[in-house]
Amino acid sequence: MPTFIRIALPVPLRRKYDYVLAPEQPLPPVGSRVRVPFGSREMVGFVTANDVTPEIEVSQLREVITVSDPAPLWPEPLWKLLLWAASYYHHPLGEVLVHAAPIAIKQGEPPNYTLVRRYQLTSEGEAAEVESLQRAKKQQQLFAALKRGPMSAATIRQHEFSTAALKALQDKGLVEAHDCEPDFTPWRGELCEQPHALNQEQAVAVGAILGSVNDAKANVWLLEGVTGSGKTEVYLQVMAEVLAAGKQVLVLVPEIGLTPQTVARFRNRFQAPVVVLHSGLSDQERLQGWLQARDGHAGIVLGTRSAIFTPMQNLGLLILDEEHDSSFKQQEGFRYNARDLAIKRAHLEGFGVILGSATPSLESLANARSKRYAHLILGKRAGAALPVKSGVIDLKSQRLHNGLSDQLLTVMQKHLDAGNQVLLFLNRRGFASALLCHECGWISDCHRCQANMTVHQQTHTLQCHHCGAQRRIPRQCQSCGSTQLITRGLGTEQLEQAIQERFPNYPAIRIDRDSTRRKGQLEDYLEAVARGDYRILIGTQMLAKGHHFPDVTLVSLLDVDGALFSADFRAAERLAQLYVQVSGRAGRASKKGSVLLQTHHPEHPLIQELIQNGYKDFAQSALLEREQAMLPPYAAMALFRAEAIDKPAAEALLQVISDKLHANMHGEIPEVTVIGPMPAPLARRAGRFRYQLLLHAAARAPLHGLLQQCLPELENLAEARKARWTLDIDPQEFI
DNA sequence: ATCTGTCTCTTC
DNA sequence: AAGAGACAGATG
Repeated sequence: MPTFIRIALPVPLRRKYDYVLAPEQPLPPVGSRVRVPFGSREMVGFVTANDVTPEIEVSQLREVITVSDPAPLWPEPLWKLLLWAASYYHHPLGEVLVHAAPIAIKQGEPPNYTLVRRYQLTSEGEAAEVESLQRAKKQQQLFAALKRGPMSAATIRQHEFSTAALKALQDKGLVEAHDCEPDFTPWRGELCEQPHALNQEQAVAVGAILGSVNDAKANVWLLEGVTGSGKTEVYLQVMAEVLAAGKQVLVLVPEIGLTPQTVARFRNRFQAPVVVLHSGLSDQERLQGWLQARDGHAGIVLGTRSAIFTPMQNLGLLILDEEHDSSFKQQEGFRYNARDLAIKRAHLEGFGVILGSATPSLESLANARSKRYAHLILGKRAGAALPVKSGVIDLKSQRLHNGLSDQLLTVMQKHLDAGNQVLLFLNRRGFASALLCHECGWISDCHRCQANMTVHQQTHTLQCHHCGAQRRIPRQCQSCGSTQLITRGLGTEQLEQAIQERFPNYPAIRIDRDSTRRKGQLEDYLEAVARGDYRILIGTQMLAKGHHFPDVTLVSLLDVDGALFSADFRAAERLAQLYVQVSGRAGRASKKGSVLLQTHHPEHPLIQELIQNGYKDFAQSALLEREQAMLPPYAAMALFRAEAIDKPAAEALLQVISDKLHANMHGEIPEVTVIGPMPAPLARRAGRFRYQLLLHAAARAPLHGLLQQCLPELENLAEARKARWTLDIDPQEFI
């Protein structure tokens, strides 16, 4: 009797496939890979069961080509998490698995350690004196280091020794390279530097977490710490205890937070090896890091969203920094939320989680309020830095000079004359948001999207920020031929020009995606700002997070009206977070910072709450609002999106899905409400029409039950030939 | 008649 | 997703 196995393949199909195992092939365990024929090609699939009764005629089954792994790729609890994620997000398991593994695994590479290139002195090198290289300083430094012992290529890179110097030493016959087996010396929890002294709040937080962090339970601490309150030192001191107990730590940070400085803080403090999973790694490097984490050779693993799937032999603590950050939610394909998966993983594996933020998400605050998370607060800026002073400028019937009110200009002048820096925040890159005809009203719209094209004067182009289309700025109106073209909507390029004219004696710098396109340019600008080369900083979202500017004493958000009346119920929360994060960029102990907000709606309750009482009170009233309106976190949502070249096809597809959902709803009172189909906020993008269908329920269970029931039916709808649908569970952005 | 891009169907 | 086959217009 032959053996039949069931596998998940990395294709967008929520179906499993059965194969025959040849008698001489070893039985692949669940969670291992096999190479199989699939249609006319070969694929690597993941075994989900290895002793099944086939669902179809045995004669139609094909044979496994090779069994790739003798053992499962993932430890048992992480495998369970991956299965859970596929079912919770209703995403095909095969795609979830390839997403969770390094690319080398998807390609069928064996999960093996590669040889490490190690450099050591030749006998000639042993004999030579360090002083003999007096005339080549770089070579001398490296040579001196190698005198202390051999070094791997990675270590040499890490210490920033020159590769040219290495080459030179090899050419001189002083140094030679060997490829050897990696040698992982067991690590211990010892420190390389003294921990910093804690203030009282930090000490309380550290004490509270240490009380149960090593209990192997899924305790969650929401660490709410204002900017500069020393959250990181709390992390480091808790980590020290976990590492000392011989357990590993996983640290997740937002995409932009993974900088060399962040990595350095961990490397400087701990002896335990740190593995960093960043986008710049090669496929092999990523696999090596993954293996070191899995086998316990790494003490600390640091990465962004997808690092939540890193297997770890003995995980004792997970830290998710800036937990409110939207980059923890994947916005395409497998749309998972790393923060939510972190909590689920903690329950499956039994470890503690610290969620850190200056502006916690309303979801996490609700969990803290219901006592599912412990809430720890760091309210004081370390080093006695003063809290910032907030103010609102009412723009109603004020004269604006390129988006700046008289009042703001006066305050700016004062801060600049006092020798300080000013940060202007405008979340709109380019010169102007649209070009329009003064005579006939024609607007520079994108041919492929329902959106205006942005004017970029620097490159003399109109650009669509949604599909990337570009064309030259026309001289004449495309509709009536008039040459009277005017711009609408202030962008950072124009603001920079205007500011430079207004304050010719104070150099200004614009920092946005356009001005920092070249690699390393952002770092160069930030250094120049720190040196004081620039006095006025103009920036987009980019400047809101991560970077601190101690000499900035005035921050202004120039235009926040868009967020106040947005169709997206999360817009207010995001504005409040942005406001607090931007305020946190400014000031230090000796210099009090101010934040000024320009708006046409100073009486708006959100603005009032935020300015007068701060984030905490804002969050409280926002939560109340969400509860009354039955919105998340007090309700569950899922969103179907459909896209098609043909407009009716997209709408029709969602209509059929809506009908199927209704047909599967039982009971007197429908527990799930289906809203739509309705056009998506950007109704056409890159030539495709977009519709959406929103599912709303008071609780997750009925919503998921309904989806579970309906999805197999939705898999091969005739209507899905001309249009494509996707499903987003717990959608973050309704775009 | 043959080439070539686009649409549709199938994958154990 | 991605390869194969079907189909349709255009090509000297």
